[in-house]
Amino acid sequence: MVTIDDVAELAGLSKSTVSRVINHYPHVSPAKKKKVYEAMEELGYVPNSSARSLRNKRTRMIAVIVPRLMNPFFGQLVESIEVAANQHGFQLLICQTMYSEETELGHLELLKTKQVDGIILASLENKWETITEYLSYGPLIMCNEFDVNAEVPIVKLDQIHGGYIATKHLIRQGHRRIAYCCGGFKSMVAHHRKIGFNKALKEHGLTFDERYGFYQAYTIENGMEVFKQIHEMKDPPTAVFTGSDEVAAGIITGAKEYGVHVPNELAVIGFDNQVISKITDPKISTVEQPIQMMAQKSVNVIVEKIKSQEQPRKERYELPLELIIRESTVGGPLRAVE
Amino acid sequence: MVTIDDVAELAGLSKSTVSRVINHYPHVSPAKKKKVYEAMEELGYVPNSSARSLRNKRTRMIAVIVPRLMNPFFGQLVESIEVAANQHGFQLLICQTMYSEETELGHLELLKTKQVDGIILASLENKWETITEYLSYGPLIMCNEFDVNAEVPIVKLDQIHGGYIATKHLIRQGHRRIAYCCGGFKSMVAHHRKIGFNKALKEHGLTFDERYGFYQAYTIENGMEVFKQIHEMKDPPTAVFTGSDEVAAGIITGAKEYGVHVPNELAVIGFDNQVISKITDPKISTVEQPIQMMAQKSVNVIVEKIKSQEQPRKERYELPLELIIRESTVGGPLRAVE
DNA sequence: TGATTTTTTGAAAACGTTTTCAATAACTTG
DNA sequence: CAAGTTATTGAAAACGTTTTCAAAAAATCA
Repeated sequence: MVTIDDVAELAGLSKSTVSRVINHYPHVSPAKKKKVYEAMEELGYVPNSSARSLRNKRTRMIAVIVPRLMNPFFGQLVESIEVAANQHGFQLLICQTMYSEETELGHLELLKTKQVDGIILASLENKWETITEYLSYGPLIMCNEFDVNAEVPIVKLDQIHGGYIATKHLIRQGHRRIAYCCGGFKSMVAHHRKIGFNKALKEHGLTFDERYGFYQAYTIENGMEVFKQIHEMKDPPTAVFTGSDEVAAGIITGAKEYGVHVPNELAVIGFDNQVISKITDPKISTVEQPIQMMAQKSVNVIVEKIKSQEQPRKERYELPLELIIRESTVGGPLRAVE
Repeated sequence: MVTIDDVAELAGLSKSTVSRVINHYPHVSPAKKKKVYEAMEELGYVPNSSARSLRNKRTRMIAVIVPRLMNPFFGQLVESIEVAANQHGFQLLICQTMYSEETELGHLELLKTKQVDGIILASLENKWETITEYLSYGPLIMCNEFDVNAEVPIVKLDQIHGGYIATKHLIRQGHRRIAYCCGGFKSMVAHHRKIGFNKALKEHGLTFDERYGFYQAYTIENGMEVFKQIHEMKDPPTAVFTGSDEVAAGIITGAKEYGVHVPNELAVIGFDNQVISKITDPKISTVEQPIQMMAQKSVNVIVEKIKSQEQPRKERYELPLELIIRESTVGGPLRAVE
């Protein structure tokens, strides 16, 4: 391995001078600077990053912790985070929890070992109190997922509003019996959507029938299963709010199999505006999430915390969601009377 | 920051001894071992990974270079690679080329700076000769994408066979005018599929009509566009081979819009067996790629190269592809006569 | 028992950088 | 021209580990 000493020797200078050239310090004479560059070129010298990290106490790496990449929402999120991080001169370490508490904690150790300069936490398998213990070891922010009381910056989407506008849209289409179908209990994201859902119901004097609640739906297959359960009810809902386009697609696929017309007999609304929502027949009405914006903001915030060296405090950044109306909800059992 | 010296002092021992305990060396008396553990516990000591990397000349990190994560194929690939890498005690750095040559080269610098112990290259924007220059800086293997002459280990799928079985299936269904629709010129993956495609045609005495060739199709939208072009032909193909389920889905969506029946008027076969292929109506016949297996093998190979320290040489690992027949190809214009 | 081997320990060097400190050289300024 | 700045450079220390080397202690052997 060629080191700075080799460069110094070839250039006939001290390694201090070489280092100054590498780091673009002032006060190096043009002649020597040229010599250093020539020597580096000739030897093909590249500074060793472990040595730099040790000395500088920064690794120029950040980690992002997500449940898993196959979920297209997180795929997109991580894609955008990587690009943004690179623009700031940071490398991105990817950590998946696979929905395991222990794995999540394992990844947080990266902060203790100083392997990364900061962490973007986009999952929350553990209780927030458990995460708290890691905060003193380096900057951590949350992205998308969150705990309301967490004393760190949080970049999130307005999920309450998302649940609200989607449900409101269903109600406007004339629906009164609306099912709620999402994935996960622990997630505050799901919880906030439910709050928005309830808010819309309440505004229109509707009450939620708990038989219409499905809280374990993640995949297309789950969606198909949910449809079957709905289909067997004697007074089934006329519309269903889902927590993801995949689940919505599953419900639509199930409906098709059983000859139930969407949206006329059952309206379905998705969440995420994934490609899949444009492919099904009918196309899925959904709620668009500004994933890229959230990614960029998250990177901006974590990078600022890293540079400023200050202990991150409670900050909130909330981005808007947008209703996208396609075919799976327009035209319902009753034409809308507001 | 609490260092090994702090632990040594509190334990009343030298840092050599502490280091030995940390690294589970033999020849440390149980009494002192206990003292060290107590001191570490009390101080909350965690070894600094930059220092370890510098001293040990290994970072326990590998990088994976892919075009982009939003492509669900790469999302799945990286997901599986991360899990496998973790099992081997490695962290995963994610690098996207976004189809840029320069960005790809930038990522390869990680090997020079010793920021990672090895690289899994699953993209190939540059010419192989360009990549060659990086090989002396550390182990690199290719995964999925490849160059036939590359003197490194390659873990790939049998794309020739994939193109062959898919096309053979279409021919068996009675098709004679078959379009070819894929993404990218540079990719050897696409090239090999075309070889398999041609082989199947040739076996049945068919020749390929270049008007039926589309080489820029990546997305659903591209697929829809391709359908339009096919639709306007005066003697259109009766079947189309596509390089991805997304493109196939786009073609099916386009066909539906124009009232063309799939598969009766146009058979479509996809590639990848992504979720999307189970959602469209009709469901898409496709070729299943053993992504997880490829990921695990890649990690095994790169880890072995890292551990053995030996210069990687030309090795080939080829995994099989499997035809999955669904609805988008069964029943064609002519019932099959072999 | 004395000689030999093995176990246990610590001091110091090493990994490859950056930074501090001090010294010298080269300018300014009056 | 002398005094005071400023620019340029190198030696050495520092970052936090692991490893080498040697010494001391303990165990084994004949």
